[in-house]
Amino acid sequence: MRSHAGMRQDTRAPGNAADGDAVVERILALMRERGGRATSARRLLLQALLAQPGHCSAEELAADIHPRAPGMHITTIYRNLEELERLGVIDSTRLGSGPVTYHLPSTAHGHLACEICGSLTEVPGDMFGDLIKAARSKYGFTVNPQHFAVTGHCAACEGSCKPWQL
Amino acid sequence: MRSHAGMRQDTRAPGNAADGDAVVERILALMRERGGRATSARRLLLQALLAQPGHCSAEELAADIHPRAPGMHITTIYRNLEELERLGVIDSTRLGSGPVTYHLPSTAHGHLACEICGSLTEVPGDMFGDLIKAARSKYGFTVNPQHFAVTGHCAACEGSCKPWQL
DNA sequence: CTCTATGCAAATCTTTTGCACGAAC
DNA sequence: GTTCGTGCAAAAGATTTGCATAGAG
Repeated sequence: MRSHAGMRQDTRAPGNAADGDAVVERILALMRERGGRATSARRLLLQALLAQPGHCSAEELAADIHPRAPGMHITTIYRNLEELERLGVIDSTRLGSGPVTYHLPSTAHGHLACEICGSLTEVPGDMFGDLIKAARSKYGFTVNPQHFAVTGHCAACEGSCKPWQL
Repeated sequence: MRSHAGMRQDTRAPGNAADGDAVVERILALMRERGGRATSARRLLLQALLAQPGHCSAEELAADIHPRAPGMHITTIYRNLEELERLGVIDSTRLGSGPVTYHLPSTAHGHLACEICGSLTEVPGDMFGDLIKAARSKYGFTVNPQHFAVTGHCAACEGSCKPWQL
């Protein structure tokens, strides 16, 4: 029961290399404006992030980068992921019991996370419209429309329900 | 940035000791039906869980139990929390970067989790009604109405927004 | 008496931190 | 040249596992 159990159903467009490089440079430029520096480690990490179809952990990114840059250490990845999240370039999510996963906020979406099999289904953000409005008007809370998850049972696992209620 | 930063705004009724004991015995009876055994460790853990106003980590439960049972080890707590979750008696949530927190599913509710300060606001489950309907009809997904979280910025942290969008 | 649950120690996994060196500006 | 980023080692926190034994049924 250790591994990242679920199949991943992600829907982000892959995007071609040329586009990706432009985006990488744009993000690096942003970091430079903030007093940061455009290092090759950051370039590599951003490329890996853009190449990834969906959610990925720090470890998965490291594995992806390793062939191209064996010297790049996981510590550097963690530090840069943290920085990128602070800048709003990526979002992070804790799904189930595995490690934190990171992803580009691409299009607004939510996640339906199955408690039984661990599968993750992305759904369009507009499903959450009413919720977002209610949260703001009643609680002054601004929902991040690019990233949220609700848990339950996916269609396949329906039937193996929780047997008891307090 | 290590600690469980946020204030906790929980709304569960405390419940008196007599009620609590009855519930404890009911849960133990359920475990016995399943081939499990009613041990004093489990009794202690359930009492601590019921006494808790809201979410709490394994470590917090251990601290709560310790005065009454110094010998009870954190391992036992983890193992029983796992078992109780499997039975549907409790739910677990990963909030922010802290440890997993557990809670009784009491009344249906969702969480508004602030990405900035880590605070957690409980909101009534009926705010999620439309979402639940849409998830079922469009994706065959049954949302667990007793436990979900969306992230964003609470009223207090609004203004320190993410400055950039891809 | 049998089988489950516990205590204990140790391992594991994920993430963070301190420090010296190398690289970007 | 100054400041920021990286590699490395090591720490830290949270959780899990193996095994012998105590305890419930």
